[in-house]
This record gives sequence, C-alpha cells and structure tokens, in this order.
Amino acid sequence: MSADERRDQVIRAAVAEFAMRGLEGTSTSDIAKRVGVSQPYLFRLFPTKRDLFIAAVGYSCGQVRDVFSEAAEGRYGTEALAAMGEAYQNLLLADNELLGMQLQQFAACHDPEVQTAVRRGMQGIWQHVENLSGAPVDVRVDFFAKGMLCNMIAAMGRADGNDPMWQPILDVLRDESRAAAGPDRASCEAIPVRTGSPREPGYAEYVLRSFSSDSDSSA
Amino acid sequence: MSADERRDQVIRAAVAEFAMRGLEGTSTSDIAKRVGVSQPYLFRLFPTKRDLFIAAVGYSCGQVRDVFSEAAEGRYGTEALAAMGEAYQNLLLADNELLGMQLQQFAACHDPEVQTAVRRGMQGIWQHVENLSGAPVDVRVDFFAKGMLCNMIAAMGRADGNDPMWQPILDVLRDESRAAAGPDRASCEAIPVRTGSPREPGYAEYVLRSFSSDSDSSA
DNA sequence: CCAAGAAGTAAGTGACCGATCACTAGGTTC
DNA sequence: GAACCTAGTGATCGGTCACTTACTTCTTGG
Repeated sequence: MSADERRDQVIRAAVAEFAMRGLEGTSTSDIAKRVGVSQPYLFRLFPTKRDLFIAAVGYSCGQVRDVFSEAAEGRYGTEALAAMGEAYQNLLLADNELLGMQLQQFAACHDPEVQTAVRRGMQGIWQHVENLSGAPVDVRVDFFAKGMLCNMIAAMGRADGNDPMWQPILDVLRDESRAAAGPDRASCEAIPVRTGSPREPGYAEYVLRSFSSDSDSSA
Repeated sequence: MSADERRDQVIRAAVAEFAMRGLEGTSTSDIAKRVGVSQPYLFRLFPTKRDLFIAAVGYSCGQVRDVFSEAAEGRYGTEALAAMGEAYQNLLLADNELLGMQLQQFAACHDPEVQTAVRRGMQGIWQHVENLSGAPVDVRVDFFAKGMLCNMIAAMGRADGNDPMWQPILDVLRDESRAAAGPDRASCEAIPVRTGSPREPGYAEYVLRSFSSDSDSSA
C-alpha cells in the first residue's frame, strides 16, 4: 500500500479514536492498532501526534461539508438550511465520530496550531453553508447556533429523545428549523444559490504541505 | 487550614488548570503546584483525578449561575435574558476559565460519570435561567444556542472582534439579544419571575457524599 | 540481476503520570 | 503523658507516553 493511501487510512482511524478520547487522551498506539500498522510507522507518516490530530480535524470538517452538500442538493435558501439541519441532527443520533471531533477540536484549541486549523475548518463549513443556502447572515447564525446546541445536548447523551427535560428543547430545535423553511419566511426563497463551491483544501493539502518531499537529509 | 477549605482551594485551582488542558491533558502535579501543596495530598482530598474534575465542573456551573443571577437582578422576561447574554459574552472576552471548562466538560463526556455530572450542571443552569427569566422554552432555546455558538467562536480566538469574517456574526449575536429585549416581543414581560431558586447542590454536595467519614479502617 | 528506494517493524529511550505508602509535625483530650 | 486525630510530605512504583534508531523486506526499473 502506498504511503498516501496509508495516510488516508490513518487519518480515518485517527478521527475515530480522537473523537472518543481527544487529543491528549488518545495514544498513538490506539490509532496504530486500529489501522493495523506499527506505532512507530505513524511517525513516518505524520511528524507529530498533533499534526495527525490537525489532519483529522480537516478530514472531519470535510465530512460535514459533504453531508451538507448532499442534504442541500436541489434546495434553495432556508429550505436548504432546514434540510441540512435535519441531516445534521440525524447524524448526531447515529453514533457518529463527527460529534466527538466537533467537541474535541474546540477543547484542543488551547494549542495555537490546533486553533488555527479548527478556525480554518469552521470557516470552510461556514462558507460552504453560505454558498449552498444563500441565506442572510442572521439566518445562518441561527442555523449554526442551534447546531452547536445540538452538539452539547448530544454530548450529554440526551439527543435520543428519551429525557423529559431535554425532549421539549429538541422539539423546539427541530420544529423551528422546519418552520423556518415554511412559506412565512419568504425573503430567502428567491436568492440564487451558488453551488459547486470548489472543494476547499482540507487534510490532503496539509499532507502535501508537510510531506511534499520528506527526505532524510542527514542520511 | 481545614481540609474543607483546602478542598475549595484545590477545586478553584483545578478549574484553572482543567480549563486550559482538559481532563486528560492536565496533570495532578500541575494542580498541586498551583495550590502549593504536595501532589499526593490531592489524593487525600479527592479519591481520583476524575472526581476532582467532576467537582470542578460543578463549581464552574455554579459560577455561571451566579453570573446570571447578578445580571438578571431586577429584570424580567427577555430583558433579563438579554442582560444575561451580554454578561456572558463579556465574560468570554475577559480571558476566563469559564470558557475552558465549558469546552472541556463536553469533551470529557465520553466518560459516563463525567457525563452525568455535566448533565446535572447544565440542567441546573437551564433551570436557573428559566426561573430568572420566566421566558418560554423557544426563547430560552435561542438563548442557549447562541451562547454555545459564542463559546465556539471564543474558542477559535475570534471573540475579540478583530476578524473580518467573524465580526459580522458576533454583531448578529449581540444585536439579536438586544432586539429580543425590545418592545416588539411583549409576551414575556408580564410573566412573574420566580427568584431565589434554592442554590442547587454543587461540588459541596459531592464532597459531602464522598468524604463524609474518610477513615483508614485498616490502620 | 541488482542497486536503490520505499514500506514497514522490533526494540528501546527518557520523561512523565496517577496513585500508594510510610512517615512527620502539631494539636487536643482524657 | 499516653492515646488519638488531622494536615501534610518524600519517596517511589508500575505503567504509559511520544518519539527514535536501526534494521528488514518488498518492489521496481535500468
């Protein structure tokens, strides 16, 4: 298997592991074990654990963009937003690595390099939602705000809808996103949608930047 | 110094440390150093590091409640909510441990015991906001959703308002909370406010539960 | 056929971490 | 003054961590 293919495999495994225990709580052995390679080999593919984490952040942000693209296909304005929101909530219900990475990446923002990567990833998602929906900024702010609240409720394990306290809140989150797509909010319907935003450079770009010519110069 | 006073001191130090590096990234020596006691002594005050983290979660949730109480004093309905929101945003600007604990506690929710503690803490805050504002559930959902979004933007270091991309978003967050308190949303104005919700059992209750009679029975 | 380079690993390193244990100092009570 | 309690420490242990070094095996193209 080529190193690039391996790197891809490692990143996917890293997403799964980092999503559970975070940057500091995950050992490189855990990731190596999941891939099925030796732990030292990870350090040939990625210079440091943090760099692998950053790549995982980029990958998972790309996944979010893909989910949004798929959900919004053929829809416009707030209707697209509602579809994206519903797709996202459904994703949180299915135990998914996306939630974990969302939580862990913000928690790891104390590290400046991680922070920069997270910022870039979130900007990419934000831009993508703007391109897909064409909705005005205040509507998008609402969209993201509620998404973040969904994350927190899901983190607390109350996204399955079996809790008397959180269920009404989840209902509000779901109903409002549906209502927003209804006919009473007409301002966005006519906004032309700029689709096909060029796929932003994600983890692949990172890999290229870091490993374009990884030579043992001292050998 | 009595053990209870020390425990309090340790919890405050733990909040500061855990807020930065999280449950797994913080060493017990770091916390001990900050307090000025030996690291082994922490384990006389708290049985495990995780228990200390849980106590820190409880403490920081209590702080949030206190901030809300102070901000909402003498205000009602959405007006109280707006004041709380503004107080919270100002708190995020001043580099505060609250943000870090917010982020870290959700990231640590993979641990079931931590998750339970976080859920209890957030339920306490949620209940507190309901009591203070008396606002209907959809308004409160909006309030919390935007608070969570503020957290994320602050985590990315863009809460200081010097970023061309995030500034408009922060403006929306601030303006909307103000507008919501304006006269065009009257439904909540008349709702009587139940103040003085009994201070919920926080970390102190935890301490009592765990250390009510800590005896070396084998000696 | 063989050299060069790439994929991959076994073994190891020093640092660190959470937790334990045996112990001391100072005070209180009969 | 013996018995007892509480606050607090030094030493250290078993284990884990990220990362390194030196090696082997496989592939490939001239």
